[in-house]
Amino acid sequence: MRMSEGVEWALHSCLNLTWVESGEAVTATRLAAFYGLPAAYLNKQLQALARAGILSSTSGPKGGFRLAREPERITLLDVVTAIEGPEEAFRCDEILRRGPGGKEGVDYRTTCLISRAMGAAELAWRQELAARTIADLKADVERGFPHTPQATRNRFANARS
Amino acid sequence: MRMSEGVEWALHSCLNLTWVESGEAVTATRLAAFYGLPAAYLNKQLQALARAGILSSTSGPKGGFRLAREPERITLLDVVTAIEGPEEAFRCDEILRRGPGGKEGVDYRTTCLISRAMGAAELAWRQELAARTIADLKADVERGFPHTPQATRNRFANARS
DNA sequence: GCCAGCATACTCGGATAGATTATGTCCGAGTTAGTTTGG
DNA sequence: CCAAACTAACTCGGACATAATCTATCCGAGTATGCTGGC
Repeated sequence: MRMSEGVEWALHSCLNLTWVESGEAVTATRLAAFYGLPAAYLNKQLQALARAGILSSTSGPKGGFRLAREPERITLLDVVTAIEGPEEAFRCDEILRRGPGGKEGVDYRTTCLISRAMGAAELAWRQELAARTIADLKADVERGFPHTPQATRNRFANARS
Repeated sequence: MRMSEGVEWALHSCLNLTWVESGEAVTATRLAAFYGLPAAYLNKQLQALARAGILSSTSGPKGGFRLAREPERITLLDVVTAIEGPEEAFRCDEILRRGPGGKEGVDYRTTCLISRAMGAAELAWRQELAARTIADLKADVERGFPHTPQATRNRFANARS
């Protein structure tokens, strides 16, 4: 049960995008250069964010990615779901059906108490993620590290590769 | 981020083991036959549970697996950790170190606010899992399906392959 | 009849292949900016 | 001088290899059982 490392990249990239001049797009190459990541693979993750409606993409010169909506309306769960997909980590294969007294028309994902308990735990996880937005993180970072916004803009301006 | 299906098998097997006569060991083959699972692969999962101290194993004739301690002292988190390993789903690779202002001696797993937020969500998940024991599930199942304990014993007695 | 020794069958345990998913890379379709050319 | 069309470079987007992990299988080490033979 390992989460794709693309989640970490996507979250940092979204956060960085909150600090660029409004309306300016940033290319996948520059976002990747920020942390020394493989550009083509980060591009793949950003595509997933664009498909999920979190980012908007523009082709051609002066193209790139930008946030598709306000950071207040982007939760951590949105980003995780965009990268990892919507299916749950614990998938109930309904093995009870093959046990004694297993019926055919029963949905064991809701009947099996093991499935229910695992689902409840996963729901708690999702609720925690849904309660925090990119804007929350942005505010927390700016409180703890006031120079970060300017440093981010500078790096994007200088590393113009 | 998909969890191994061995977790589902392990949880059901632990629950079934609470219903066998006390002191009697059940072989991996019979536990597998219960749901039509591949015996050798289930054996592998049960080995992991034994290494984690959840089950105790006995070789030779009349050998097999049994619970190593009372069901009240086995949490869902214990089982999940035994199968999936102790590492977290979201692993912070500390990519901030390669960004602007990245220091060498800093532990970004505790400094990076993204890592902290993801860790908090995962903690909520773990707390939910740690709060439920195999004994809880056993009691809930017996309340909702009173015939299950006897049906389980019967199946173990009959399917003597 | 009783006990010690032994052969036997059975179980776990780890080492070994195959399948699926995640990771990483590459090139083409589309688009915008800048340039050029004609009026 | 201005405008329109064209060229060219740049970007995303998805198709294509590679690596890691999960899934599945097999055979050997060890052990308790039941039998055999002797006392």
